[in-house]
Amino acid sequence: MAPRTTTPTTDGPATRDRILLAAASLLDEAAGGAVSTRAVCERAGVQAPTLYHHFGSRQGLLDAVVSHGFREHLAARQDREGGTPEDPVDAVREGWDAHVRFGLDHPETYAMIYGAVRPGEPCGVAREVEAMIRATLEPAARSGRLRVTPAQAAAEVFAASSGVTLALIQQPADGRDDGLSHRVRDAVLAAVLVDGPSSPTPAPGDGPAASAVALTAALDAADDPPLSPGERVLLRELLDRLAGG
Amino acid sequence: MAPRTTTPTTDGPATRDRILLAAASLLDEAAGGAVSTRAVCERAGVQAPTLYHHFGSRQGLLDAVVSHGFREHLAARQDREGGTPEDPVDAVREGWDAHVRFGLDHPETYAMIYGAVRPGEPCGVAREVEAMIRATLEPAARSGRLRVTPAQAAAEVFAASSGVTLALIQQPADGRDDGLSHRVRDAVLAAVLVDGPSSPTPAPGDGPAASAVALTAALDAADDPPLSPGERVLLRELLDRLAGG
DNA sequence: GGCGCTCTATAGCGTCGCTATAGGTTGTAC
DNA sequence: GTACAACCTATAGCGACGCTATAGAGCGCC
Repeated sequence: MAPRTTTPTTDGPATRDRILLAAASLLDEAAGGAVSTRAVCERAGVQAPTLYHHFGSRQGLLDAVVSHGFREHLAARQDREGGTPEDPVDAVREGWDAHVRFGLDHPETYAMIYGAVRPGEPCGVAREVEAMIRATLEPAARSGRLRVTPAQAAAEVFAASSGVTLALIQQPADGRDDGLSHRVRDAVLAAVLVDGPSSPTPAPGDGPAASAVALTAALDAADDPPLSPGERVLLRELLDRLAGG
Repeated sequence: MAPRTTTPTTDGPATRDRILLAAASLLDEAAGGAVSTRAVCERAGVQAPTLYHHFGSRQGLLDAVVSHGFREHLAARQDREGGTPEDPVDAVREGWDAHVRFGLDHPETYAMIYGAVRPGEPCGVAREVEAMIRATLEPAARSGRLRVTPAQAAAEVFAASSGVTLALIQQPADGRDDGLSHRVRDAVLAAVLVDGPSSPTPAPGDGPAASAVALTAALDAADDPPLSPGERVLLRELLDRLAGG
């Protein structure tokens, strides 16, 4: 009998993935604090030095779990639903709901992102999510539905939606305020989007020319745009060029 | 010589407060994870059983620190500024700002609240803060300025403001988006308050900002706008100014 | 005097994150 | 065909952690 002490690299999931999976399942099923490296090693059938060989530290492992889990969640969603809605604003709403749902599906994982916040720069996962939101907002901006820059809007949406998600996670599952997420979502979006389905801004597909015309008109009507006289003249010239005059 | 082994109850701060203070200072000065019960005991000049006698557990101590710190922050604010504004809606805005500022003043403490979130019921501190927000909203409700129940409004305000605070904490201190908090605040309040005669900002008609945003996006999507690279950069700067307000 | 609260003091249990050390097995490169 | 690096096993332990047990001293109160 061959002593089955070592696992050939060809069979089963790679050791790294087994560790990842073990950590993820422990994180999901147990109360947050219970994910010890020892428990992960036992479940993965792996020795401690192996874990540290792959992930460096406990935090490195947890970061990898969160990042991997979120990416999988997004992939699964896209597979299930074929794609994003055609209306860019509906797509933004859809993105908000997906974010909140991920948090409720994996509360321990989600809470862990914010358990490790430090005044310093990181958490990489949060940055990733915010960039994802900004990407969702870009089409809306292109159709003239945004009243602020996509970066600003993304910051607001990210902050508000993660706050809602954390608040919902803290509530007991049976007594959750089901409307909370949508109420805050619509409040934030209302402040970020131009009013109404049809706006004074040009039609979506018209390109820069129409937007330039609209902006020229808006500038003429505005009382005190934050521009110096020289800047005003300069901007006007550029807008005229864009308008194709 | 009397062996100064025990401290009479009459001199110095009470033991409980010394422990609280030691934990608070450790939390503020060190990176979050460094607040061990042993370090707290050493700094407070206290034995381990005493700590557990007063606070039950490490988490109980941390809860007390956060709660006490927040109450002190509020008291200090009220002392500095004479009291809450007479207009109930202004008081709500003031409460939001106080909440966010507390988080930025004590990032480690604030982040800790959310590091301990569990799907189950707790965290006592969060409940306490939400109740505080509800109390602030009560006068506004009494004067007929709320369009939802105070409890609903408090849930929204709590979720959004804590999300904003956590987002700001994660940003590097020098590159913080100063307007983020107020933008989200006004968005949430606008959805929760009846459209009163006194609004925070005088009816922002879409104006040039929305057109500027739309044009920026259209330029990004356009293949070959009739502009030189230099003109493009210049136009972008002007458009950002118009969009940023 | 008895009782309960508060605090000291020592000592220890079980667990944790992490590392040192050593040896076995693999696929690849020279 | 052997040397090599990567990967993994296995054991064993360090220092720190949260928390508790136990015993007793000083104090205020009925």
